[in-house]
Amino acid sequence: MTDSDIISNFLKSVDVKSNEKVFSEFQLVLKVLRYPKKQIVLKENQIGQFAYLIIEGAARSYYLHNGLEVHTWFSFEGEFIGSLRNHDGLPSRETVELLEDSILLSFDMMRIKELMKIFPEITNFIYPVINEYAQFLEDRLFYTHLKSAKEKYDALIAYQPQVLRRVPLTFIASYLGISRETLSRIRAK
Amino acid sequence: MTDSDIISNFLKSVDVKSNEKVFSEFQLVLKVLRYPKKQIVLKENQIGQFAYLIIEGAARSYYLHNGLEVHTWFSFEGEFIGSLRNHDGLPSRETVELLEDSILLSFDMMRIKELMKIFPEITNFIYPVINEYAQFLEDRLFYTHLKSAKEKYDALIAYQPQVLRRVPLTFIASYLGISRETLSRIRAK
DNA sequence: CCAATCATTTGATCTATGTCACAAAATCAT
DNA sequence: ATGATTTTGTGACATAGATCAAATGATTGG
Repeated sequence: MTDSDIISNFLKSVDVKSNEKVFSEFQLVLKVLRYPKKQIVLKENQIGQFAYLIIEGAARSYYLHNGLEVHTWFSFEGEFIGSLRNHDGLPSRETVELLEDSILLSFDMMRIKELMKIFPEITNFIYPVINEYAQFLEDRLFYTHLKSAKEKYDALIAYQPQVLRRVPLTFIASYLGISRETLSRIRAK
Repeated sequence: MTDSDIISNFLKSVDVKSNEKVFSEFQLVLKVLRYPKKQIVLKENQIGQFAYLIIEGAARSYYLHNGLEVHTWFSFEGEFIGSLRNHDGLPSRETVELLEDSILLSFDMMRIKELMKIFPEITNFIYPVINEYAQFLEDRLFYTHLKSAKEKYDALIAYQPQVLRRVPLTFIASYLGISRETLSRIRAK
């Protein structure tokens, strides 16, 4: 897939009904990035103005706590990396690192906000994206809240089965808040 | 405060810049509700079309798990009750019950969605609300993720100090995923 | 204002899960 | 390929926090 294929696929998917002018302006704030495994997309405490959609690949998000990496989420195709707070000039609480060679679609949020002032109709196709993202967060919050290690593990598998296939056990254990030994034993049934 | 004071305060706070027509149409989908303590606002598995903003009072959200109430959140003045999934016709995962006599502002989301089709400019003042809500969820998700009982307790106190004053210990323990005995001991330092 | 209910505390065990230590297996780089 | 490094699995032991029990303290409704 070429870069422009990726961009036009995305624009099709959000159902842009705006005029040609908006359409072409909007393309300019999108950029396709191809990064190798282990590339760091966002650093903890860093202020960034970009949102990234994973077109292909996977990423892990974590923060350092007493020198240890505590994982907060794993992202795959079709999911956004980076949090909304970044787009309001607040520093990132997490580091995001790619787990595989990946293709990302970056959104220059600064420029999108400026565009929104000029073409208010852009809101109409940003809105569903934010709305869906918020529902996605509600889901995560609900499943994250389950307490026993086994329940959280099962929920993660049910909700994101690819985690098991694509993420090292150590990271999953850190995400679930249990030791890797315990996770290893849970899996051994 | 009269009902119309409450409504106009809200409309002022979201900074409606639309024309008079939209303004008056929008008022019709808002309704002020005054409920006593223990009133159930939303039942688990129920499909509802309303969002509620707490003007005054407090609420707890929980779901039943093995016959026990597992708390997922406590809400106070200025916060929304009910999740976005409800507005898309999905059943609620939680029951929401008032902890105090409360004043709520209800939003008929069905009718708001219809209004959005007729007056697309409404999106411009729904959008910041959803955006803020999503950021609020990101915050919750981040703090909820901390694992040790003590850390979660401290984060809750830092993030929502009123919880300690206005919510029974038993509910807080259920929220933190620890027994009330342990929470009692943590507090005793 | 008092009985009755409900919420919190404290003590004595018990258990799931953490920690440490090392072995086995998988993955990576030259 | 093959040795090196990183990831996963298993055993022995320690411990935070669960559970059970029962006393004390706070709220509520008649």
